[in-house]
Amino acid sequence: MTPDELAAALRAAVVAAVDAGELAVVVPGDVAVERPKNRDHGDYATSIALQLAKAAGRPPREVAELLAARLRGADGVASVEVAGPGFLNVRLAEAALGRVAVSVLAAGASYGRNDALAGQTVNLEFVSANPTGPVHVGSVRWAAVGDAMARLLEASGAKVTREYYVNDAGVQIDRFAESLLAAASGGPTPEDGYAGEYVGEWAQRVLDREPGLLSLPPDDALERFRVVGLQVALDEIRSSLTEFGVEFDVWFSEASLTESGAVDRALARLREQGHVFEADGAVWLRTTDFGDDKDRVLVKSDGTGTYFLSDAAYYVDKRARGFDRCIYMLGADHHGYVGRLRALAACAGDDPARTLEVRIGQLVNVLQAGQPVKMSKRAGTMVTLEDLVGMTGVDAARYTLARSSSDTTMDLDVELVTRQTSDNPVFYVQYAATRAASVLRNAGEMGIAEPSPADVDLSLLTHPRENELLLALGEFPRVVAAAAELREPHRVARYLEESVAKAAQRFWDECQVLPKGDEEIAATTAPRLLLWRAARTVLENGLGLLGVSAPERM
RNA sequence: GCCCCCGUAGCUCAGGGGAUAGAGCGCUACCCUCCGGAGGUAGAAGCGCAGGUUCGAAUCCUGCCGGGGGCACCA
Repeated sequence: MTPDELAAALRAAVVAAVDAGELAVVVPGDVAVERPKNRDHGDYATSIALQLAKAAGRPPREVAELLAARLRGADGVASVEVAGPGFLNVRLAEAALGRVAVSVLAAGASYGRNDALAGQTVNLEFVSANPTGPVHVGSVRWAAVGDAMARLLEASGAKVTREYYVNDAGVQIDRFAESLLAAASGGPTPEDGYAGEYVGEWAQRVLDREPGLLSLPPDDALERFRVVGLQVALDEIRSSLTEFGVEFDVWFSEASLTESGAVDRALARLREQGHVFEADGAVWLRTTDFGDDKDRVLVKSDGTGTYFLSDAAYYVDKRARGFDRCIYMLGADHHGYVGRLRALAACAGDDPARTLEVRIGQLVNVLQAGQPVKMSKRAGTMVTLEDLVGMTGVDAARYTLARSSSDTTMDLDVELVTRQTSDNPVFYVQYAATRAASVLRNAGEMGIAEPSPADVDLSLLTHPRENELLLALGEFPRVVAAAAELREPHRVARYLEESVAKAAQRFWDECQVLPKGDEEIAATTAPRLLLWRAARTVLENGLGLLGVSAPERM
């Protein structure tokens, strides 16, 4: 019996009690069971009676008693007790619990998926670091979290486009081009230019691609450095992200917004909706109509567009490309944008609550052995994505970044993540996955075929450690659904660590599966192998959602 | 001044109104000649402060204190 099946049985009990006139309440839409923290409180518990008591006008324990009486009859339920102020504590029949493993195996790689977002087309924009240098570690958090988010949304049935907004217009690109040119011709770094070591290397790559550049007139050379430098930067960024396991579907050029007419279309759209006005020689958007704290300039009095105009054109373009929902993952330093983006969507005639979602994530402090590392792209003192991956490997980096809530400013100690020991939770989880693999592999080598669920007596799985593991595996679909709905990938990681891997290690410790020496094959061998396969499946699927591998061996 | 995020164990962090607030590291004491010990068991140790809402608050609301980040016709 899975948690969802139990919740359905509980709901049926409430409905039956209402129909029988025992409870005068409206049946709530959400009738949930949860895993109690304390094992003495059964396999599952619910506070539904406490929630209904007030509306029913009856003492909670009384409500609990009458629901318990009805739930006791449900298939797969061994016992229901009323406890404390009115909790229902449910114990499942042993064979019923074993069916969790069957449902895991039946679903296989798709175990944990749901269809809450089926039919939704989502544009997920993340990273979008300026193409003026390598991806640095501050952006890596979004690469890890954003990609995990995309996988989670996909696991809930959404069609997700991963998009990178390339800021290839504006003065920072001019400075970048000037810096490359200066480095290539051996001159000093310009004022406000970029001075990292990479500038020299990238300048050389530009020359490798177009050897005659330095003999061009300065303005022409600068233009080539801008164009080719941008290509070099994007190639670099793309390849380091690819190495990190993050592939973007769309690299969207800011500059293209003007060329494609998207800017004009957006302006027209906003005028149509009646929120554009002119003042002080500039063109404004009246975002204060929708809660922004001040109106925003779209076109400056000198006739050039603002960055906000690009944002507007970009948003309108995304919607025109057919996305139901546009999710922006931004750093805390951009939180000031949220109000105006929302207002912008409203000005364009959308309901921002439906079409726009801005996730603000807090910054990462990078530490080296407890000491903060200051990062500045211009000064060239930074830890890049490639540096980090070089030190930790992709799995450890992605897992570490994805296991914390992005609401929290995170301290990432490079030295700690680098350690390949149990200090590092990713190894704990991966180790559980390799153990599962090794048991299954060893069984094969011993000539013990992997059993099929139909041939296995799951009621033999009665050991407390087996039950614990089964209960943990049963939670996976709900964890995935919650993580997707709340946009909190870290829930998956915590669940893998604290529920699955832990239960699997404990199961390992007490429940021998394969015969040793000249022992006979035990009756428990087949059901336990099945359980290991189920555990392996959940660990693979869960790590997969985080973009982390589940190795066969370590 | 205004806005956003955070404050939970010595450290890094979980904790969607529910029962005795959890994990890893570190610390203390144990277990293993066994399918891979990168394990397991036990222990010490904590919700910034003050109010409020609620049958019930780490969780929701208000104020204060502390830390971080923002408030351009910059990009």
